[in-house]
Amino acid sequence: MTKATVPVSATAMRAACSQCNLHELCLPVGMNAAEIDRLDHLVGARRKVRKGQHLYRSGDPFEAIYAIRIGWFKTDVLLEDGREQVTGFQMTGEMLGLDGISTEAHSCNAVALEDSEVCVIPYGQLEELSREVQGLQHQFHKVMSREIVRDHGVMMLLGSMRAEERLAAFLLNLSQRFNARGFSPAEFHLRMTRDEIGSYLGLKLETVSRAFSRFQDEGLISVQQKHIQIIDLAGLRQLIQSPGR
Amino acid sequence: MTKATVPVSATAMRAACSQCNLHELCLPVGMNAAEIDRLDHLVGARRKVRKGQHLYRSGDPFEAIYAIRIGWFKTDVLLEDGREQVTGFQMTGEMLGLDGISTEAHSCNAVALEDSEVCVIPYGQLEELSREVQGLQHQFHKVMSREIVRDHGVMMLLGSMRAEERLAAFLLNLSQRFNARGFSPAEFHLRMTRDEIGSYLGLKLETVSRAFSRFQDEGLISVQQKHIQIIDLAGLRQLIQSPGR
DNA sequence: AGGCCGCTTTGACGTGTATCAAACGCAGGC
DNA sequence: GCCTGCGTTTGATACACGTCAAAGCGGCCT
Repeated sequence: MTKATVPVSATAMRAACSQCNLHELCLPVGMNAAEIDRLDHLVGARRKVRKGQHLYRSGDPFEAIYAIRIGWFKTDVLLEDGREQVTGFQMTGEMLGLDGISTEAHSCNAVALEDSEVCVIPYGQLEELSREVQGLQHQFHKVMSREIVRDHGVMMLLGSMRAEERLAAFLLNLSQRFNARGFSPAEFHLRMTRDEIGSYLGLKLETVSRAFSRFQDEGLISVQQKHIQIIDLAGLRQLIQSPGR
Repeated sequence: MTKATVPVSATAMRAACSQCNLHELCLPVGMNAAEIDRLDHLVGARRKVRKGQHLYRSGDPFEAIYAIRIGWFKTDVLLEDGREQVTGFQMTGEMLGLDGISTEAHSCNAVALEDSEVCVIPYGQLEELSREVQGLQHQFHKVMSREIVRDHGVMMLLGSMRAEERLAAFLLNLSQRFNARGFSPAEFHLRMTRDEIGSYLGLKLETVSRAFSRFQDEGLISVQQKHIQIIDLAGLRQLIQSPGR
């Protein structure tokens, strides 16, 4: 007989950082075995989120941060008039929910782009433990700081780059993140639509589509719907470094 | 006889959070007197930075974060080809340097927009003390999280708004920050040039200038060089909420 | 007090991206 | 297997903002 009170979306199975192959990317970075062991007790249940479902919504009370075990998410903010700005795409080993600390409520939406699973890290307990475990404290600060640095990079994209430069930078960023997780840096599937890419990059979907086509015509990449193959990595890099004109 | 070894840019005078009128904005928020007292011992010297000088540069080793006591700064990131993206304008009571935690080196430049003064908060000691003082730990996390939320707002600006909406949002943001510090929310001096505003908003200086002129023609604000007076606050707010078309 | 230089304003024109529109193709359901 | 619908591609056209240029203004240094 299983526990009837467990919500459908959460498994009773506890997460175990010490067993998780995301060690090298996630919170445990830089921690020793004993410290990770303490982290194991902190990380609560895992939670499955189906494609299209929200992990949290803007305005939800902030209680935990989340580490992605499996899958992909997007975060976005909405304007009153319905305009959407995608603020990021998060993959395996990345953290979600840091925006909530500041006001104790989430300030953006987090939506699964495919069936996904996250580790739930109750925030109060994280603060408590990171007062005792220096390695955890430091890594957590690094994660937050990294998010700030990443955001500055996005500002650079949005504020100073032209459409093709933005898309090239986006592809290179994905490539590098896949690579860091042991996947091919040259061939991958996009989990997001052209519209979502466009929102992230401050472009319309048609512009994104045209840029993809142009890259393909120029032999930089091969595109088949969501399947991307990077053919000329150096060429993409060069695109970013030379101003549009 | 004064200490000859004190660098010109740093005063021997220690900062004293407990004496500082920025209590309500800065790190001490939410801390009790005893806790602030401990913070006093942590905060090192103050450092003066003259207009145009760098507080730190991209690549500098990360050692401390900074709280602005007096003055204004901008932070920016540079592309190889010389393009600049201003990532933020920081004023009294705001924190600088959080970007450095992630890689132990700063990833942007911080430049004083006018003669300024900051409190130097050695980072190692901050982590140490925040392991002991829960209020400090929590407030520090909030400051970092707030920065992330702010950055998302800038992405919204850059990715989804039109020129006049961006400038209106910028002015409203300044207005609110002046107000929070006890200054007039309706009348203030800009510390940055049109070019810097443009870089921040992803626009050219001419576009910024034209938008200012248009706002003035429409009776929303009065502009005389860097002196701004907001005449129709509601009108500015409305501008943001109705899509450009 | 005068002169220089950097910042700003304004105008005319160019262009990158948005908009509108239509056709296509792949995936999922019956 | 065929139909249906959403996401994508591609084309024609529009427009917001960038670019180039010149004049104006103000602050600062001597």
